[in-house]
Amino acid sequence: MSDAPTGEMLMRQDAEEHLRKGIEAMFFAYRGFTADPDRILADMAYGRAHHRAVHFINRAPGTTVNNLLEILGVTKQSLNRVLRTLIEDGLVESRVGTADKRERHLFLTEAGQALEQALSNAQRDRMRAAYSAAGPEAVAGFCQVLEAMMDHDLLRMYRLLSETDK
Amino acid sequence: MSDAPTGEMLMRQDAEEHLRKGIEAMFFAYRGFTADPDRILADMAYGRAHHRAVHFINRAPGTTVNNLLEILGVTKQSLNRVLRTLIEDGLVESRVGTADKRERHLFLTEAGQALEQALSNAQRDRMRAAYSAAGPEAVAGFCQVLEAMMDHDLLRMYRLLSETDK
DNA sequence: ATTTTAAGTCAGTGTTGTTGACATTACTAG
DNA sequence: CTAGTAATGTCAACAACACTGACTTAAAAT
Repeated sequence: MSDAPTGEMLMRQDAEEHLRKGIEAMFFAYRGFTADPDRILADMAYGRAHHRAVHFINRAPGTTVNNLLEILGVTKQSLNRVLRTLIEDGLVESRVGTADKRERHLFLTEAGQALEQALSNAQRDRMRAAYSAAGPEAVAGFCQVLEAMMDHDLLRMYRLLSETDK
Repeated sequence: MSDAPTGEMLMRQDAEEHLRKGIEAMFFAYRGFTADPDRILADMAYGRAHHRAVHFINRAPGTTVNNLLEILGVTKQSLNRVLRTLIEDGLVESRVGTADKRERHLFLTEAGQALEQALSNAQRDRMRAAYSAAGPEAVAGFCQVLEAMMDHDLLRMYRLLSETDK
């Protein structure tokens, strides 16, 4: 019934194995990626959603709610719950737009910046260690593959974010 | 007050920017990574947790509950809820251990294998596209950095999984 | 003047995680 | 053999974070 595997079949098998390894690597690595900030957030009344909001407000100060909604890819009800607590706790400031008064522009307060720093320092420390362990060529490949994995519109947003800071 | 930036300072700034890009790339790419299986699961009464369970049972057939708990990194109560529905729905079979009768060995039924195939095909298609877009050297770097990001014990598990299938 | 847009809110629901407590069964060590 | 420990499963309660759907307010656009 089954013939001996051809060279091409073996190559394909190898490629499938690489895919599977990559999938599992993503799973385990993402756990590490979020572990350190999660530990900091666990003590407070905040979670990963707060981290993401604070990160992108810091990244693009003055961004509007709609903008943030697109970046985060959640519903406005979901974001609003997070945003409300951050504003109540004095970590985020919401200013009425000048050009368009319907819009709210979001900024981190000093306390908000302090939290953002604490969270991203923890995350960056791990990232820095991984980068220096793997070396610069590996890092380039890492980013290339990640970009290729993104949905089209998310890739657009990712690139837009990088462009804005010259 | 502030002196002109030295060459070293500029290099550091550049490195920090790379870190930030990598962090955001992980965020956006992980969304793409889970998007396709999530779409399939949305129609059923299942979620991402079911996908993970099914994936690793397929990966290591006959694995025990404790084993799976370690791999997934959740509480037994959390896993049990997922596992119970999968067993009730006839996707997973739980066999009493022969050597140690306290243990339950987990297997996918034919229906379970069908679901696993559907989910991992969707995920692998995206991965395959990303791999061929980025090229083999990029893929090697991708995996290197991901491994360097993992927690020590997760890296051990990741490597153990790859070894078992020769 | 009507429609659309940006933002916020209320209520309900579902998945996935957590603690803590407890029961059953079976292996292990004394 | 008995006591302790280990593997599994379960009940209850709770929290974070996502969703849908419906609705309001204010301001901009047509």
